[in-house]
Amino acid sequence: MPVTIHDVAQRAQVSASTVSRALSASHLVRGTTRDRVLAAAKELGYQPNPAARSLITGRTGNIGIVVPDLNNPFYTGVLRGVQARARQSGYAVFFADGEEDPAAEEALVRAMARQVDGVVVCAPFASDAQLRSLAAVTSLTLLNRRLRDIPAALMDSAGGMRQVVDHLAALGHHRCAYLNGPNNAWSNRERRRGLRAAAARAQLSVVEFGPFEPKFEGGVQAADLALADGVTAIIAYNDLMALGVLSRLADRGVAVPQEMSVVGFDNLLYAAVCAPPLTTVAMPMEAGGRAAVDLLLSGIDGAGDGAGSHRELTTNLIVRATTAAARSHSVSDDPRPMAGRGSHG
Amino acid sequence: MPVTIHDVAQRAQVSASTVSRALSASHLVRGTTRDRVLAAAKELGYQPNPAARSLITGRTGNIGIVVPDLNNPFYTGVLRGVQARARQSGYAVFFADGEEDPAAEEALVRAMARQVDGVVVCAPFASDAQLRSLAAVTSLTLLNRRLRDIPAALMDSAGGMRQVVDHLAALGHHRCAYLNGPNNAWSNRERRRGLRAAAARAQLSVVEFGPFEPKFEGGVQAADLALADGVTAIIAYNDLMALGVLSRLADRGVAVPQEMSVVGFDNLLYAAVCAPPLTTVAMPMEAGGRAAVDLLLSGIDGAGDGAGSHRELTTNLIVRATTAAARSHSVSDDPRPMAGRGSHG
DNA sequence: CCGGCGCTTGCAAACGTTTGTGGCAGAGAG
DNA sequence: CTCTCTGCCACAAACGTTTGCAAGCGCCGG
Repeated sequence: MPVTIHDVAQRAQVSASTVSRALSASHLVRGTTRDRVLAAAKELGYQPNPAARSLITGRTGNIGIVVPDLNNPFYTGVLRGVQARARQSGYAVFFADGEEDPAAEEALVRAMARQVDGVVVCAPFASDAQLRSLAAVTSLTLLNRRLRDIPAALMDSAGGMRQVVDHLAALGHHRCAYLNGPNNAWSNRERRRGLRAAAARAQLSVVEFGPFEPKFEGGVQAADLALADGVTAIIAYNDLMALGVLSRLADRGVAVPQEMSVVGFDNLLYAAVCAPPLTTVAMPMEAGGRAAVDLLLSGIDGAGDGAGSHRELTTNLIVRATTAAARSHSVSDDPRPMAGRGSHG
Repeated sequence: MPVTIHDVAQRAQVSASTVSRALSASHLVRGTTRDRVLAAAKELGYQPNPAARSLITGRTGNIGIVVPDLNNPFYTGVLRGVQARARQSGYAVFFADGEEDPAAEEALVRAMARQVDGVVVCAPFASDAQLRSLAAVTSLTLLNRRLRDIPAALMDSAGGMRQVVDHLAALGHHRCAYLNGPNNAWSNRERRRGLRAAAARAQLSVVEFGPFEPKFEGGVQAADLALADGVTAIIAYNDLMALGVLSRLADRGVAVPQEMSVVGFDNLLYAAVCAPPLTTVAMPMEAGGRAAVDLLLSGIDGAGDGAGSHRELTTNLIVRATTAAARSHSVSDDPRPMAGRGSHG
């Protein structure tokens, strides 16, 4: 039923191979015949059969992406970037949600392997060994995970954390809490690493909690712990957790930012529009997705040098309304009578 | 390099066709040889080449989905449902973001058409004619768009709106605003239709504004208009807009729900966790995605009767903290000279 | 005038799988 | 014992495309 290359060939009075060449390696056919072929193809609405093409070329024109949790807007951001960049190069994208399960991640990549030219694995939970074994079965690019000999797009979480620390120190904070995300998340390890280094330099003492689920509920849970410790600032692993913290603090009548500063990571839409607007580190989500596809494609089309190429993306602290000067550290002389909910700014 | 069916055949001492049958129509081969083949396939780690298979069968084992805006968590919800249900039946899913552009939607579906067995188009912006022409090129299923002869999963927006109206009427509201989403969105038309019918019955007068962009900013913009009209309740097209309304009302010092009730649609995560938690109509996002794939697959695998099958999903009002009894109606004794936007009868 | 070269094109093989057809063997019936 | 039928399997064609190879042809230089 669908129109094949032979239909076009017949209409253009040439052989199928000429049609094929006219459509791909156009410099191999004479100008006039090429025009004839193109016209015929257009009139018939010819669309090459990707299965047949891929069978012989060994390439599919598809890439895959697997993310840990589609409910987190961070990943939908990189998804947008991935899809836009892929489309720009004529690639279609397979998508799958690993649901934060290493085994599922691996299974999904393996299932995709036969029909894609490569897959970008986003902030994977899988182990190094699992990832390496996956790299053997298809071309791999990582996002926010560093592994020797596997290309990756990396967001500078440590640098973002340094900015956070400088910001808090400048506001006179001396003791803050860090709410850990998942331990096996590279981003969390980077943030912690950056935090420790910068905090030591800035003479900021840090107490860590967690790990917690990197979600709203995790933040709610963590808030009470941090509050009990008497810190003046809370740095959450990501915005979702920070929003949970904000919500819990409001419930407990702790005024933000007067009594407690809060900062998150990611710069989700909701960080900008919640009350009060959240101070956070902007992660380049779409740019990260595009960069990952860049690397993947250059590893596929290109000379294949890219085995060890990593791309770093910068991050920026965005100061909004949840950070302020540390309260003159007299926790005791503040009676704090009010139990109301945090007011809108 | 990858292992083919012939490698398996050689190892199992049978022909390639026997391997093929052993793996698919297993009842056509003797038990002992089948076991031998299966063992050989397993030892070699054989994975059939989907391109070759699809070339001969004409089926791909893939489906596609195109959504209007990946930044809206509503669509990521249905994406999850789609992917889960597809995976359950062994289908992989292509994904694309139409970016609310009818032309892009159509182009994306056409691009997918050759490599999928069907595509679910999510709340499409494309015209009826465009959709029909797409249905000719591949198997189509719609989500939240009703069109004769094209299967669809539909969420009962009108029913949800009826619940909203009953709720507001019971709280003593007499005049409310509806903030329209995009005019060409079926969901918006349904919500408006349900609203008009229910409002007439409940003696609730309604003033409409918009259409607005179905996003946070649209809600911010709309809030001022509704406020100027003196309504006691605002029904937003979706939660994103409702959150924008909430934010703007807070900025303007209007207490919610004491001075103004607000209700949204969708029941996003953020509706539950914002302050105050939003009263909203829960849309079955994942279930909708699953239902759409159900329909699509039954149209593909099944007898193909499904041409006209529509599946309705129920919706439920979730009462939280943004709705309360109407303020003692000062509306009547308040002259309020300002000119509102177009209202209806 | 002839040999060779470059440009253009057709022929045919190949990619890995599914599936229709036919053959062989064994069993059951006459 | 022979005929037929059935179960099991191999052979080969086909799906639509790309690509190596060779052939036709005109042109140029010798």
